[in-house]
Amino acid sequence: MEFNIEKYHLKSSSLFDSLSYEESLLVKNGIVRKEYLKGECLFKEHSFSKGVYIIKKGKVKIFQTNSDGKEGIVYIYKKGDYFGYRPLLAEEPHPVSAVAMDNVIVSFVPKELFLEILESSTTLAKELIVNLSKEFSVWINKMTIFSQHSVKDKVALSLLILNKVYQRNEDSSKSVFISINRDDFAGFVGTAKETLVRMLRIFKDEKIITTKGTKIIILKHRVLLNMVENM
Amino acid sequence: MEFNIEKYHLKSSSLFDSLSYEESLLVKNGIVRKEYLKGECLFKEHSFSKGVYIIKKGKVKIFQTNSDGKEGIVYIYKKGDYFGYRPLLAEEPHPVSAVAMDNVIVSFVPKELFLEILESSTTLAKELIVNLSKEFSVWINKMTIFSQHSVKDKVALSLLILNKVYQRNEDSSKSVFISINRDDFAGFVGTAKETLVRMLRIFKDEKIITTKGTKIIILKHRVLLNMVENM
DNA sequence: AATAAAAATTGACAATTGTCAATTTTGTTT
DNA sequence: AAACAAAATTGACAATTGTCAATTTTTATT
Repeated sequence: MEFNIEKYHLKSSSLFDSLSYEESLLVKNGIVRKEYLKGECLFKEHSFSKGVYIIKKGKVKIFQTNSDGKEGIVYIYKKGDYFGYRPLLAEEPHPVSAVAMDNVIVSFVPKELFLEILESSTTLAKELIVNLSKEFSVWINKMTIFSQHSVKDKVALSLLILNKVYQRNEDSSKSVFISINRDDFAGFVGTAKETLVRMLRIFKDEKIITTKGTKIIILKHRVLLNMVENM
Repeated sequence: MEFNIEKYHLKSSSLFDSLSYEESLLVKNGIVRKEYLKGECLFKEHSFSKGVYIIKKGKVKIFQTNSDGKEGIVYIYKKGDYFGYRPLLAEEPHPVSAVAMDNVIVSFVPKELFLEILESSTTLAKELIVNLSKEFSVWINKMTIFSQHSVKDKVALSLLILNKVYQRNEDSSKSVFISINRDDFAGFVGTAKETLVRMLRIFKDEKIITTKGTKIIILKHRVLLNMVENM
């Protein structure tokens, strides 16, 4: 089966592209710029959504904390992605928490404004449906892979996903510095930190990856692809 | 943390409730009744959606098959649930296959009709968004639980979910016959059949469940709830 | 550059889970 | 009810993964 990273990582689409001039003016005036320091919380699990976040800079991890205090990282949003609208539409509390992984800047669209535009716009609802549907597919793919495979396979796939997340621009020729701490990486994979580190060691010994400080660089993309394609 | 089955199992809502009289007439005339025998396929992974399925009778499993031929069961839809609209809206191929787990009757809404109504209706899009958002929450919850816990815990939660799936009516006092074969159950949990069976054996020895033939009956609901709440 | 604190890594071992080959039970058909 | 096929269960063992404690490396601070 042909591997396609887009099965596991959503290409971000801009939220308000299709609005009319009046609507986009409304948005422009109602939007709030917010900054978060590394480690700061955007929202907590079980709280109700106050609005929609559009990332301008930095990365935000979305996770659930279990009773041991371990974080299961569900997704990492990056520049251009938006989130926080789902529980708002479903009128449910957030099923996850959101924390800045580095210094983050977002455009925040308050709930009232967002709903107002959703009400008036004929296109926004559709855009949201499409986005939701696509996110859904990404999830199903990640979920089935992750529920059926060894940690080694999961780490291989996660490396490819994170490579995409940490890629600076569309030009894929430059080497990417995956700058994620081991606790977060382990939470993303769904394994113990020590187990994760051991898998990274194996890949490192096989010269599939290398590290610079604590950052990870993929050397043999092709080998990882092969692993994932055959799993 | 208070356990709530609705975090892991979607309450089905009816799809076309909010339509106008004309619209519902359109639906009524365009809908097709279809029947599938146990084991028959409704659609295959990677194919494109031909329309929306609303289950009238029976259960349908939604799964991905990996390269070993193992099925990762993502969801089990039952009477009243609808599905197949997501890839249709996203204009993507199905990420999963759908197979009848017993003899199934569905109402099938062909793609063209569905899109026509979506275009004209002001409420349907919103209903879909809410439904999608809720399904999403269910998934996130299942996913994080399943990526972080032991097979025993996963089986405990799965039993509670399946209890809901196989419940005949809202009256929860009657005992439910969970009539699922061990391969499917294992696929739902994401473990090997033998491992699943061993966990069931443990629960059986502890008199938490019992079996009648190959069907499973939960005896001590409370014990399972406690397990899940503390995980 | 030296130092301290935090993060990452490794080792040793235990616990969990998967695999393969029997064996038993269940369901179906005659 | 007997006989067969399919499904479920068990046993034995190997492989994978998690835990805890120690050590090393990296990062931040002076």
